[in-house]
Amino acid sequence: MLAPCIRIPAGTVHDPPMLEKSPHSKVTINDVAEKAGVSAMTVSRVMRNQGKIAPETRAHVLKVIRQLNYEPLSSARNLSGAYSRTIGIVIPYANDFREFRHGYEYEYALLIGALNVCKSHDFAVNIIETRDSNDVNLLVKKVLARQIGGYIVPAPASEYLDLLKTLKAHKLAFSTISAHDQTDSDLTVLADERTATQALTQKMLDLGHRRIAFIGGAPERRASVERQAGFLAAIHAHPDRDRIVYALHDCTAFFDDGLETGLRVLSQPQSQRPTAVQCLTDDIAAGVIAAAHRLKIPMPEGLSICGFDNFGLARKLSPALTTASLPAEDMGEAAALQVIDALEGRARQSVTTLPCKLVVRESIASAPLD
Amino acid sequence: MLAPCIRIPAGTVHDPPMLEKSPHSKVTINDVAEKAGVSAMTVSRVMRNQGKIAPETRAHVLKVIRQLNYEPLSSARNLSGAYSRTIGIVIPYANDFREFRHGYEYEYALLIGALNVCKSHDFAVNIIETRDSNDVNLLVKKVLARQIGGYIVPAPASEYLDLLKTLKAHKLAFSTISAHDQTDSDLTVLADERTATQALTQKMLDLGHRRIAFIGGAPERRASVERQAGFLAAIHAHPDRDRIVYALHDCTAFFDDGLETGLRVLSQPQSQRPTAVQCLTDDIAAGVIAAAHRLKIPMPEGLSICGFDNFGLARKLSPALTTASLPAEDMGEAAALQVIDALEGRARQSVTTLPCKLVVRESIASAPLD
DNA sequence: CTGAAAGCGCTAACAG
DNA sequence: CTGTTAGCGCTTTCAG
Repeated sequence: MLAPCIRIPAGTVHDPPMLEKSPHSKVTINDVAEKAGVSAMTVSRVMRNQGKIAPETRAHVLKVIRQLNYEPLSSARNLSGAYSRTIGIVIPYANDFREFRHGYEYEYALLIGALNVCKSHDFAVNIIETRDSNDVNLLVKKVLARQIGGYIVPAPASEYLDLLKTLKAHKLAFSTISAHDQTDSDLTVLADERTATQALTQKMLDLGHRRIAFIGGAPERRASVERQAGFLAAIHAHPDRDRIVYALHDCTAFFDDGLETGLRVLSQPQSQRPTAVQCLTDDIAAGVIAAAHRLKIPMPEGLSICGFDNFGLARKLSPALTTASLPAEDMGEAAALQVIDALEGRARQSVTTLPCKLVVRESIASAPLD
Repeated sequence: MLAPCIRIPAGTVHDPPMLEKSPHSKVTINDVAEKAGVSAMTVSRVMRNQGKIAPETRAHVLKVIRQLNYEPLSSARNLSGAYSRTIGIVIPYANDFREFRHGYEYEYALLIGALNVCKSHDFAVNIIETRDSNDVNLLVKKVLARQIGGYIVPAPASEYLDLLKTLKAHKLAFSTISAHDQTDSDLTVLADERTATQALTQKMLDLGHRRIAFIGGAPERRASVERQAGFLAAIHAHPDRDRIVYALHDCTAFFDDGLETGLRVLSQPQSQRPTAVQCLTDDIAAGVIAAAHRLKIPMPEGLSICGFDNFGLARKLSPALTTASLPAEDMGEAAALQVIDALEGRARQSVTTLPCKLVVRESIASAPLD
């Protein structure tokens, strides 16, 4: 996909803008100190809001910093400081994705969030690719060597107990995202996937659907557990619950498996076939939609479908998919914030839970009359 | 979408693996020097393959390095070295993407490639978000301050002439990806999008299509120009060219615009309506597919469609989309390699052109008989 | 071919 | 509340 153009101000194409003043703008902390008539240490303290500084001194230093456009050099800070101002985000080995290209949207969204927060706190983000448990040692080593200050550990890595236990044993700062079991991490970010899934199911029930399938769910994943629980909760809470027929179908979180499972589920005689299919992920839903097209089942009249995640895919499917948004960017932000707070000694424990919004599109409709 | 699980070796869940030896494994260059009986300087030279070292000394130092599992600390290198071992990849301001979530796959694929190469050369990658021309100064400043060594500048930033001119004027190391105009950069990575598009069109013609529309194309983008040129080349080279009816429809590279344009193009009377639509991007193709579904045009029997890019989306559409793969990961690798070579004084000029593979799926078929 | 000295820019630890 | 003194781990520069 072509990315959108950067806005180009008209008429400047032939004048490459020049830098403000000095040819090599490497303003150091000493330049600031000298110009402000204080010691470098005072400047350092002002930069980091640390220790007690007289308000006037502080204001003056701040002014000089702005005048000189001073920015501390992260390498120097990392080298001398107690911890590295770089946060690692632990992501599965990307080359595994490469062959199939099944989508990097979850990862990139997390990254954007983390980047956002880190930028404003003057931290950097490093992607740490993880292949298996042996990499845990590497993670620890990077912190001890002050290569990395702390980690963001999103699912699926956050489901890896060894990893969490080891990080914890070494007292590293790390925040898990969507961890299956949070007992091993003091900092955690979660999405309320259960409530959103329940609302989605509720919507199906409101539309009159009484034969509903739920497709998805490796049980070792928090997302699977929570989303399935939401589905069941909606059904069990319904006054009509005894007349609702539902089925749970296991499959991985991906398209191909969704297609296969979809074909199996939808090939049943029409009187038994579900009129609504709720999927663990949009990827699975895309597979089910493909299956329905292949079986010439009209959507949404003959079959309602919904998914979960709402990355780029959902609205590009036909019919456009009803789903719930996983707020991955916000989750990345929250996790980065937790790690930074921990490193700077501001908080030792914290759980952030974010809501998931419903996104209703054309893939659902009233249940067909039998 | 749920990411795939990291492989968890069985039976290790309750034994968090411990680090090899020392509690704080920060092996420094001095540790290596001492153990090897040489000076730190010699170790440094061995690490960087620089200067002339006696083969024996070299081998011995290398052995000790491996024994101690020594890894140089990037912050220290950046601080003392002539350039920073961090490469910046210039990407549009991600929060612009956030509202629409139209997909981050191109960016992430580039990133993966860059990461791959950087890791093996012991460089880091930093994402540099760019909003507009003012950020150019920031880019230059970061290099002068040794925050960043050099840049990868992929489209769309590589279409921004001011940016390129400024980087060049400051003699920074940077490699453009898919630049519209390469005169301002000595290092460039391109994909042969023209040939692939031509092959795609050829395929349509071979299938008997004689009324073909090409949808897409902001002319300031290299991808637009090259892909459209490929389309026209195929038609003009065809023996039947005088009986081929084609149309070029402009639109942005995205889904919504593709849908709108698709509706317009396909709403024509059937005798005039194209039997094949070739799209600038898979995103546009998804829009056209949605339009065709809405107009109840059967695919591929009544309409053949193809796109370009082959990220996650293409195979998840119904019908699965025929397209060409933009080798974004490879392009990211190639660009990173060029920048690293330039920084290390190995090459001053270089153009790498990568092929795009065709991916035939179910969205194309023989032209319907009129 | 190898080494010694000096310092990159910043902050910890300790003094005032 | 502020300053001084030492480095962090590596590479540059200049001598052997």
